[in-house]
Amino acid sequence: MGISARKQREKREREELILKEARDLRLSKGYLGLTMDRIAQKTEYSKGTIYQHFSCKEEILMALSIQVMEKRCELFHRGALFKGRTRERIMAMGVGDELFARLFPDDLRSCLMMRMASFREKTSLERQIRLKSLEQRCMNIFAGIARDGMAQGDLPPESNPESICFSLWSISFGVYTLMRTDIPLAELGIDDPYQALNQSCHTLLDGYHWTPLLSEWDYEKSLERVRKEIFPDEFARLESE
Amino acid sequence: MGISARKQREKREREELILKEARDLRLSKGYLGLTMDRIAQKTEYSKGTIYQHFSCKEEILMALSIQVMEKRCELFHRGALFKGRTRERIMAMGVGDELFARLFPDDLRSCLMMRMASFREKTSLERQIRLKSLEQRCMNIFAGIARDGMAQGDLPPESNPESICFSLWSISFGVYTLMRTDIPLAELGIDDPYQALNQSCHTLLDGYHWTPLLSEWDYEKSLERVRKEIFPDEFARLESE
DNA sequence: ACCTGAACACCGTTCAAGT
DNA sequence: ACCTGAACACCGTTCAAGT
Repeated sequence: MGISARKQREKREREELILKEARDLRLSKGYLGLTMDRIAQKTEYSKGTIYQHFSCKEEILMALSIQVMEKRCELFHRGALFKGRTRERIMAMGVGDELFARLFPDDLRSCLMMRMASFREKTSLERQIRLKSLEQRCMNIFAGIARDGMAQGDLPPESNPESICFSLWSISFGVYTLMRTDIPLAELGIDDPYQALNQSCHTLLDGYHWTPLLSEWDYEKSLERVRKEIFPDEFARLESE
Repeated sequence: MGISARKQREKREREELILKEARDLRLSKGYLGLTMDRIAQKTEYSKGTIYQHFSCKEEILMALSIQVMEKRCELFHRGALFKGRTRERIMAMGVGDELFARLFPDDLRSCLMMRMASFREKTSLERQIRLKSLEQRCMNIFAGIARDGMAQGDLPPESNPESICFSLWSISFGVYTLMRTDIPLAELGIDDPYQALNQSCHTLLDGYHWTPLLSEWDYEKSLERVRKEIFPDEFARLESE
């Protein structure tokens, strides 16, 4: 029994090593440079062993996407815990998302692949469900705050939390994806896409009448508090780069 | 000289045939099922001949992306020609984009791949520039209307056309991409993502003070006119499906 | 019982041979 | 001059052989 526990731990550790090396490879050589041979070489295991953990290459990419989504979810969650008005808490979630996008820009990109049916189909149902439930969880954190907002009178009672969430989710996803393309946004006249996204989100929230409106509150001050109270380490890390 | 012209025409026709078959294959077998062997078989040309037209597989995907972008651009362009207020013309562009997304949902998805540096890098500089200039052109059509808007007093003079365009572009891109994933939006509480997108765009435009505001104008009636005057064939086709 | 890496199938790419 | 498809390199996947 003791041995079985150790074996299980070793298996988990090996799995993490495989994913770590796969992530590094994807980062340095790009998706097309990520091969099973190289993963085997880097981890110093044989290919057969890799296949005992992951049934195919897409499964590894899927596992990486799940790790990314877990990290993102965690930042969302921490943002949502901010002590303040409901709209401030939404903003704190957005700050968490921006931090994630800034700190791990390549990880977000690697998830794009899993949006394509042709890739997702090759992965295990178990991981598909896992990823879906993480997305669901993000949605639920958001919807929870929206419900609080309605309960506290910050949001009109007839609001639809899901559609508010969907629009913010879409625009964030769009901005972060378009940003990471070769398209030089600067040439197109977009100097600071993060700032543009922040502005757009406030415009949308104002449009949903989520109070206090941008004009009624000092959200710069809120940002300062979020920075200090919720994400001090992440901001420090960002500035040290 | 006459012969050279014919040869050139034949070459172009063959190129189109290759792209057509590639598109069909991608549609029926997915990205992972699109192989050079199958393209050769379907077009009834040898693989060597395919490679005289396209230097690698990614080049074919890139050429498909360019075709998609050309079609999209054309719909944008036609929308922009709508006779009406500047904000109506923006809406008409949005209608064109929605029509495209509805009529060719899989084509949009196939472009996702080209957003990844690892793929784009393998393609010719010529096509990279071509795709970039098409994106630039879409941006310019939009920015032109925004300038008209400012000239006619529909938009505040201090507006930034590029950032308005970027936010609408991002949210459309985000919605259309998220829509085409396995994520069941309906389960997440999003019944009609097109409607949600339309609503969000109006909210953003209201936020930029682009008059007439949603509350000041009957945009349903505008939509009816756009439908009849600009995209009659596309709507007919959509309804016949 | 577990791990290995040779072997296999498949796919992108090239090029010598054919017309 | 142009086209072909066999040949090659590479990569994902499997499995018989080894420990």
